[in-house]
Order: sequence, then structure tokens, then C-alpha cells
Amino acid sequence: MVIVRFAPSPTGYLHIGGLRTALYNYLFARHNKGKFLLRIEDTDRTRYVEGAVEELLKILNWCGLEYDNTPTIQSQRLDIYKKHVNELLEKDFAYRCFCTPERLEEMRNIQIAKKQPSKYDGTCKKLSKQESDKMASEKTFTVRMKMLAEEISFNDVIRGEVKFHGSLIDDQIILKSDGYPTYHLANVVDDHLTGITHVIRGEEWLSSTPKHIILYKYFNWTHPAFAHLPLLLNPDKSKLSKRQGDVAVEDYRDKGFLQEALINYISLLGWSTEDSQQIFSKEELVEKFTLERCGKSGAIFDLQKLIWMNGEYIRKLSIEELTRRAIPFIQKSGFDVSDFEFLKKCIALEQDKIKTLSDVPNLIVFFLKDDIIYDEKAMLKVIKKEGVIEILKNITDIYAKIQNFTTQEIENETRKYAESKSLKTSQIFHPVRVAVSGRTEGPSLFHMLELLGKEKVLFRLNKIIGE
RNA sequence: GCCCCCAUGGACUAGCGGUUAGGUCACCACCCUUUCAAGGUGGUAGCGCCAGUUCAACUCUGGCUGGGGGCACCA
Repeated sequence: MVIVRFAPSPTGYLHIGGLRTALYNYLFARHNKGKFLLRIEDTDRTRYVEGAVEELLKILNWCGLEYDNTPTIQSQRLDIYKKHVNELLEKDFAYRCFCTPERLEEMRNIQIAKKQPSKYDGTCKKLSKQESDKMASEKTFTVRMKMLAEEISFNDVIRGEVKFHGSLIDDQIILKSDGYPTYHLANVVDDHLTGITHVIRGEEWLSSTPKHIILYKYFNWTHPAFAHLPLLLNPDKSKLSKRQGDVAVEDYRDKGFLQEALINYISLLGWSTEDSQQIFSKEELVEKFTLERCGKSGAIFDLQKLIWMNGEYIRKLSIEELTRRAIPFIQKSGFDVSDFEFLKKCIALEQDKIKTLSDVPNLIVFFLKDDIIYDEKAMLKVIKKEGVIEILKNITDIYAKIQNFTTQEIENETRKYAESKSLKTSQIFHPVRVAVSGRTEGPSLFHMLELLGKEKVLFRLNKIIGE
């Protein structure tokens, strides 16, 4: 059975690139009727962030990526890692290193200055077992794995055969002086212990894979299949990062992107179907996703396309559901959201225009509050023109007499008036729109008037005429 | 500096020796229309370069160039 995992480190938020990795693992697992496990890689105490794990679970849940286990927490498994490190030490596949961080840094700087590859110089590797044991009782130390000076190759599911030479690779620290393992050791141990069959991760891990392969070899374990996903990129083609835009999934959620749209969009960054289909439900993704159809080259995260796709999903939502999802955003803008039915009607008139949920408050603001803001350009262009006030006065009188203030009635009366005065309909429609909403663009005029109601419409018309 | 990966329009991509190089976003034009959208139709724009293999290369091989990633007691 296929078993995969998503293994983020809790640094405060879920990175978009992390979401892509999680998604592909999830899809691969579901497609193959396997398991999708979650593991928290919190072995770096210096980067510990309070509440990050909870936030991570929350956002994963928002994305709809449900996992099949109680998450493995690495910081709670220190004894397991230590046991495995000791095994390596005993077998002489690893050695204690007593070099201080200061010495290592100095060494590295010299190597860089000399333009040499930076690599541990092997000082502590030469220590005898007796010396090492003795020093271990007096000093803190790290443990390094012994790299093998041999060719290491593996068959990456996405990239095919990849070769490295062990002699060029450093003796990686696998246990830090604080007793915590480094990524490399913890990762290999946990992957093996939880029966991971496929490691699907970002390309940034490609060059550390030989280290992992050697560890598997030392433990006498067979390694899982590796699939290294292409990176997600900034517009300048560098690895997707903060500074160049939003990078946290939470940011996109808070900006009003739908989970469905984000998932759909992300799925297409490095994977595609033969027919280049764009819109997929999650079920469809599960059905169609294979690693064979993943690409190898990095993909720029294109906000424009995400926005388009979000609009697609918003238009497909029922008014009921759209309203439900928009309410937090309306509320955040300080409006009363108690009248659900009324909000529904407002949103129904603007659905086609909504790109993100955060657009909603502004699109319906003239329904929500009475002191509307008049767009200056609109006033100049439409209202402050000769004859317009006269037209608005007439219209106000006509509207005042309408008993049934419905879309149909208002439109009939307005058109009748236009005909009687030989006016083009647009000569009336535009001024009325601006007078009532403050802007030149908005929903279908007569639907808007009906929803606003006779009283408000007359009040706003009179206000404009008065001024 | 060393190691590794990658390369189709501005962006995401299809293509797996013979195609008028297809789709999506964006952009432009037109249509629809009371505005803005949405929708419809059409359009601009692409195989990084050089060799080789082959009757035939976007497609296979090599080199070059370009871009990216990695080289921490971070993941």
C-alpha cells in the first residue's frame, strides 16, 4: 500500500509551496487508495513558534487535506533518534564531533575565501574510539555520519536517474549538541518507521537525497521511492519567498480566495492533464492525478490566473453559499450582517463581478449604508451636465407615483418617460445610477432600485437635486 | 567556487520523430448590453543556441548559453 506524508516544520504559517507539496502527496495517496500521514518536524528549537502547530492543522483543515494519522511530533521522539544514532556510532558509520560552531565557521570562511568547496575537514573523524569516549564525558558534541566515497545514484520518479559522488558530500551532522536530531536523521528514521513508500517533496531536497540514501544503507533499510517536485517561483524566477508577495496560505484565505480555487490553481503548478483541462473538483484531481504527469521545471506563481480561477469558483457558488462565505468579509468592513436575506439579494446582483470575497463589501456598500460616497469623476461626467437635474426631477416625480416599486414597473415608467421626451435611455439611466449609488458602474439598474426601495431611491434623488 | 536540476508565446502548460505547434490566464478587437462585469467570436505572441543521429527533429544524443536549487549544530 502507498503511504506518503507531509512533513512541515511549524514556523508560523503554511507556505504556498508547502501546500503544493501537501496537495500532491494527498492526491497521490487518495488516487492510490493509500495513506496520507502528517508529521511535524520541530527539531529546531531556535525556530520554535508558539501556536504554529495549531495554526498549521487549522489551515490544512481549511484546505480540505485530511490526514490519516495522529500527527507524529518529532520533538517527542528524541529517544528514538538517539537510539538510532547510537546504533550508527556503534557500527562506526558515524562519529562524534567536538568542533565548536566557531571553529567550523572559521574553517568555512577560509574555504570560501580560497574558493574551495566548503566541507568539514574531518578533524574529529580521526579520533580513536577511546579518545572520543573520553572527550564525550567532558564536552558537548555533535554526531556526524560518515559519507561514503562512492557513486550514489537513485531513480527519481519525476527526474529519472540522478547521480552524485559521495566524496563531494559532507559528513553531515545528524545529532545536534542539544540532543535533537537534524532533519536528515529524523526524516529517514521516521519515514522508515512509519512505512513511507514514496517521498514526494520539493526540489530543494534533491541534493541532500544521497545523504539519506546512505543512511538507509547504514540501517540496512530499503529506501522509499523519491519524487522531487519542481519549485514554485517568484515572478523573477527565484524560489517563491516572502518579500515578493504573499506566501502564506493564510494570506490567501484572508484575502478572500476560496479554498477550492486555491487548491485547483496550485494543482496546476507542475502537473497537468493531456487535454490541459483547467477546472477540476477535488474528486476529479484525485481521480486524475499521477506523478508521471508532473513536470520538471519550476513554475511561477501567477496571481492573475488565481484571481481568474477564484472568480470562476465564485460564479459557480449558490447565492446562499456565496453569501455565507462573504459574511465574514462584510463584517470585517464594519457592516451589520444580521439580515441574511437582504445580503443575499445584494450579492446576487453582483456575483459576476466578484473576484475575491474581500471585493464584496465595496461592491454592495451603497446597499448597506445611506451616506453613500459620490465618485467625483462620475459626478462631473454624468450629473453636472446641462439638463441632467431637470431629468432627475422628472424621474423623481414619476418614481414617487409608482405604487408597486418593482424592477418591471420602474423600468416601464422610465422607458415611457424617455420616449415621451425623445431621450436616449442612457441619458436617464446613467444619471439615476450615479444619483442613487454614487458610481457609474454597478448592478442592473432597475434591480438595484427595487432592492434599495422607493423611499431610499427618492431620498437619494432629492438629495442630488438639492445639491 | 563545487555539486545537482531545469529549458515550448509575458505566465501555467499539451506535445512523447512527420502537427497549419493545441489549451488556459493576461493582452487586443468585435459582438451582446442601461454601466461595470460575466458570456460569445476572433486576434497578437512560442519550441534558447550550435552540432550530431535520421528521409524527417520541438521531440533522440552531445556541447554551449541561460535560469534555478543545494553546499548550516535550518528544515
